[in-house]
Amino acid sequence: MRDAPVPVLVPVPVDAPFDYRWELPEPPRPGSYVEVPFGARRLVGVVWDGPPARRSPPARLRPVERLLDLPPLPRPLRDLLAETARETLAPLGAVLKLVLSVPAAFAPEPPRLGFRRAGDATPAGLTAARRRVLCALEPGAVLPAAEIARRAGVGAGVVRAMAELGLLETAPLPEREPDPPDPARPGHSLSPAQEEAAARLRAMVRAGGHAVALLEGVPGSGKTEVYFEAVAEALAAGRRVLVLLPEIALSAQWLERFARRFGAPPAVWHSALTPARRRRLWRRIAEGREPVLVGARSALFLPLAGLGLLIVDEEHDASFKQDEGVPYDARTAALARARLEDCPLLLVSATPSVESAYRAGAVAGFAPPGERWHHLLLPDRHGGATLPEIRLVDLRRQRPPPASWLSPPLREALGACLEAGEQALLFLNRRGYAPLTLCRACGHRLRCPNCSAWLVTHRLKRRLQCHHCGWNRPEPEHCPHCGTVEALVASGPGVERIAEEVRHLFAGARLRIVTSDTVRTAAQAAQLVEAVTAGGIDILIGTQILAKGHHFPALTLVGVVDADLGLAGGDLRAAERTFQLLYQVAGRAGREERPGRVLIQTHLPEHPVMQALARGDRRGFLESELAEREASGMPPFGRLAALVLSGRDAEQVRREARRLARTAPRLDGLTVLGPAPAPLTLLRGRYRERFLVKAATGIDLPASLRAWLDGVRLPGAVRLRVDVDPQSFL
DNA sequence: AGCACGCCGACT
DNA sequence: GTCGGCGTGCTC
Repeated sequence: MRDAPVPVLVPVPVDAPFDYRWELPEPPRPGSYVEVPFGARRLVGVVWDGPPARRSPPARLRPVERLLDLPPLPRPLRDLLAETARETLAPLGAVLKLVLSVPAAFAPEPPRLGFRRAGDATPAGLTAARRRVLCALEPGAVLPAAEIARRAGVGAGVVRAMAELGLLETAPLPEREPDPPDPARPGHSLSPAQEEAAARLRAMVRAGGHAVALLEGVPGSGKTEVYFEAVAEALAAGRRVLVLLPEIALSAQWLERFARRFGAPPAVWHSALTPARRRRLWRRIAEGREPVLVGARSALFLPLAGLGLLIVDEEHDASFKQDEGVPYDARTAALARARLEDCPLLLVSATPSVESAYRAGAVAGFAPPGERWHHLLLPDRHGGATLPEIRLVDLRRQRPPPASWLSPPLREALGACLEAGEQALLFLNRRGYAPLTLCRACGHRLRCPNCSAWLVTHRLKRRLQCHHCGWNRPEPEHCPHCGTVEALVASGPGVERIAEEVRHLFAGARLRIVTSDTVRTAAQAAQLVEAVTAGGIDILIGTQILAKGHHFPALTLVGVVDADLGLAGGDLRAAERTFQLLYQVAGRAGREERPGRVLIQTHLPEHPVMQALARGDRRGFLESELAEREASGMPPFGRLAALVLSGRDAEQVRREARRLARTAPRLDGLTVLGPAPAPLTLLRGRYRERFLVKAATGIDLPASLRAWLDGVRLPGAVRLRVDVDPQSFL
């Protein structure tokens, strides 16, 4: 094996591995992490499968410099990378980056230092604070500085000063292995329906091998407790478990429930990890030292070996689709990973995606092709809570007074709710004060200079802001177009404006605006939940971040200010999204013994989405939605891809788009629509032209796209983005 | 992705 | 005359 060429995949956006000379004593193994010279850089890559490409004469090959001391990247993950590259049209090396997302994990470990007592004696004449520090440290014990300060109830400065005086000395911190989650602890007591679902999941995990199940249950039906039993089964068998959740659902509440069931927290992977923790956790995962990993989308590509169960909770959530970089869908990729790992996949949701409901055979009249999925339904709320009554308010008949947005019935319900000492939630999926500001004198509308979008007024920040690129400016005093003073008027509502209206209506009510502007960190989210639970808030006014995951026991009224917002525009999934979002919001009401009420304000009460919501008829909605998609050959009865050309010169982009159109494939079952100006024609200063490609079942859409685009050469100023199975059509 | 190499404007 | 802008091209 010495001096033989080996293929090494490196994390750069190139489509194939590079060949290197192997002159290390150990034989090369596919999956091994290695350090290689690459141009002027040194990179960590992965020894790849298959023969070397032999594109360079052997004499020109550069040597692999170092073999890293880690278990190799498992075969199923290598296959997943290849499949993801093939399906998304992303270069294989770019997909590898999803695994090697923590380059620091390969650098030598920075020593973790703490302090211990410099001697056994306690010298006389110490201040009380310093004596407490010594008391907090048993002789010989080494603790991190922050921990010492916490135990002694002193500031970090005291500890530092004592170290400088020689009363404490630095020492490496002992590695202590945290207690693993314990599957043998008694589980939650389950209702008969929950127990039946849990038994089926346990059986699926015990059987091993690849299988897929969709666990569907109304909000509050105890889905999490049910799938914890499947987790316990996998852990008891010595297998590892990966749970994917939307970032927002990775809340303290979920982690507490897990810790209560298993006596220890799981490893958690999310965007807010500090670099040091991220590095440590990546290594622990690669070394096989974490039995359970919970994470957002990106956790799917972590090298957790020996999976016995993969779970995607809130499976319908749009955040599983990555829109930057490699445009993968974690739900689809999870299905591939479970197949390649030969392990069960469990999808969980109160409002499954149309695709998953179809694949699970959960919709009457539609028999899906291919692999048989299990479908488990939890019909009732746990513990006797009832689903809230949902009422539509027809805004054409029940008009709010001028320049206000809450209709008489909603105002009345709010008043009654406050009087009863209960909590209410007003939902409006629009941040800021007003979505549009215009000049009364000349009609000018304030627009973003970089995007085809209005500027949103944020009264709390006194700024106008573009929600697409982040551009912002102070609120102007006069019209930037005609200069008239005090002629600018806010048009339409955002959550801040609803709060203003509520403040006028109910002067004493304690309000809280909840958006991504006001709740940015996990600590802020926890603080919010605590304030609501403690009864310190009467009315929550917020966007979709309020729709998911949280459990507010005393919340009995949900008011949807404008249910029609998401239905505008030509998005394939507009109806599905709106149904899911409003259903989830409605589920916030009446989660304990007090019944909940939901009022949905709409101009379209006869719309199928509104009708299905009012009747609580998820099945009926899925049936009509699937019938429509089948008739038009849309997913899941066909596949779509979006191609977006963008550049700073609008005419050049249009020209290149027309040129690309001339080479479009002509193939039965493949339709190329466009080019046409993309929705949001101008985004972040770039003009965009879009193609939509529609493929009938049986067509290999990625392969057709590859064949089309392989020969295409674009000028550097024009970029092409390909999104196979797009979730958003913006 | 980086990083180098390569051709045109404002500075010692 | 050079320092430096970022446009194209390569990395085994």
